[in-house]
Amino acid sequence: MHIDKSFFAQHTVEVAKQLLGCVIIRHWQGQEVVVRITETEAYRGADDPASHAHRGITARNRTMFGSPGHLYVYFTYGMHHCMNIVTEPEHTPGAVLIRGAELIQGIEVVRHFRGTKVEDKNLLNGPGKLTQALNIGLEFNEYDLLSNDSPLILEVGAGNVSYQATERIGISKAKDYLWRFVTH
DNA sequence: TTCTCGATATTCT
DNA sequence: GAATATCGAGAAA
Repeated sequence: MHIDKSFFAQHTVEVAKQLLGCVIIRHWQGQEVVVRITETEAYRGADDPASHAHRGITARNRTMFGSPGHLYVYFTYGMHHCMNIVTEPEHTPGAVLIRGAELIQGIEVVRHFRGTKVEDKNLLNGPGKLTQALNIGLEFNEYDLLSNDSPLILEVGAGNVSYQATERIGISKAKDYLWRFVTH
């Protein structure tokens, strides 16, 4: 189902909740991978000390200040990529980190990128694992999800999903923000 | 099952 | 020089 730009232009926390249950479709070399989002985190520059955008615009985070519905991909810890979806109106920084998903279709492609030794439950349960499984790199930074273009498509899920709100993972600031959302 | 630690580029102090 | 929106291997328990 089509997603409107106004969906992404909402408050980042709201988008993070509503992205749960949504489906990512990745086309790679004629094959299709389909995953369902199960874990997200909101990062809002304006009032969030843990956000990359909190101290202003830089070469890395400038996508967060751009158009809602774009992808914000960054390289971290010297070896991993993280995939976010840009939120809030243009010039207002915000993004939702996609932390985890469950596999619906395309195990062959996922195994190709994640390797054969990994257990099934560990294929997509982390932001770095997810980008590796879907072969998402910096070339996807600023990719427009609203274009509904072939390599990467986002579709809404079945509707309301029950979730739990917790502290975000791997941060030291703003630990009291319960801006991580996990499906039950 | 849980803990510790190394890898390693970019950003921050 | 230190920290980081991480992961996986190996050690400890």
